[in-house]
Amino acid sequence: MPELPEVETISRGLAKALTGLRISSVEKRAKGLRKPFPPDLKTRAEGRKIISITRRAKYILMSLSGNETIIFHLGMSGKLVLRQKREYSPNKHDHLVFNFSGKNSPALIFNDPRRFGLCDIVHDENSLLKSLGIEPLSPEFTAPALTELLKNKKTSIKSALLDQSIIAGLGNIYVCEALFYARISPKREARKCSPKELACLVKSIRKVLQSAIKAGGSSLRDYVRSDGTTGSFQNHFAVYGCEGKKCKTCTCNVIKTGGIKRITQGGRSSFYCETKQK
DNA sequence: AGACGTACCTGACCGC
DNA sequence: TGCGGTCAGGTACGTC
Repeated sequence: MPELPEVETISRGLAKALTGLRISSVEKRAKGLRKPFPPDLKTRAEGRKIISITRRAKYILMSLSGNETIIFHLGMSGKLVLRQKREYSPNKHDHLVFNFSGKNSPALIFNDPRRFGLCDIVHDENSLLKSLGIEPLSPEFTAPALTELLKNKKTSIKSALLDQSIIAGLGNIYVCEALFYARISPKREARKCSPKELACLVKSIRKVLQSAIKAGGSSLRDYVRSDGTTGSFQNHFAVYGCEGKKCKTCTCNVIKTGGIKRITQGGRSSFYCETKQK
């Protein structure tokens, strides 16, 4: 499911609704997801106040009083949604429920059908996150920085951009979109991209991510914002999911070219325009 | 070390 | 209607 823009949207929604509230109870409705829920999650979280809710890569960090941090990862199909306590009855795949003090406080529900998500609680928030690469929306993400990161990478540019230890937060959709705007083929060897092309790629990644955040993310199958509404960036895809169609501002003869191509790289679909992306 | 395949899960959709 | 195959926004781990 969610890549950086979706996680950012969810994180902002949760921060607005939950910052300052005190966790009154945590209900486990499953043993765990990708890994077991911490056995002491309840005792460590209950009674704590939410200081802040932020994002790092595709992780949501809920920082609590007492120097505890709850970490969420949504995997492919995870959702964090707010529901009114009085109207809450459990749905299928609701795995965790957080309740908060105060009569009108909502409940926070972690729902995840495919169970690839994760919830952990840590003292040192860096433990799970220390191997993550650069944040693509940070000031440190520059053309020289990206050139340095990719200079020895023999793998495809597509695989390199999906590697969370190089750049943290991109997923299949936004990599396809950014490569289209940078006019680079997903098949290109990463170390063979020129500094000029990488400068363009940095701009494209920033632009795509910022536009997607503005649109509230992309809703395909599972993704909803924490208030249950959907994002709209899926209506602005240039290539993702557009096999056989014209790409944006296309002047090619689609009957002749076959339009946008779909190939498989590392077991995942890549969509690209063979004419524009070299 | 780096690159690649595969496993983890459920659900939606398509063709027969 | 149902069944099997395929695909899906991600990450971790084994193997070469």
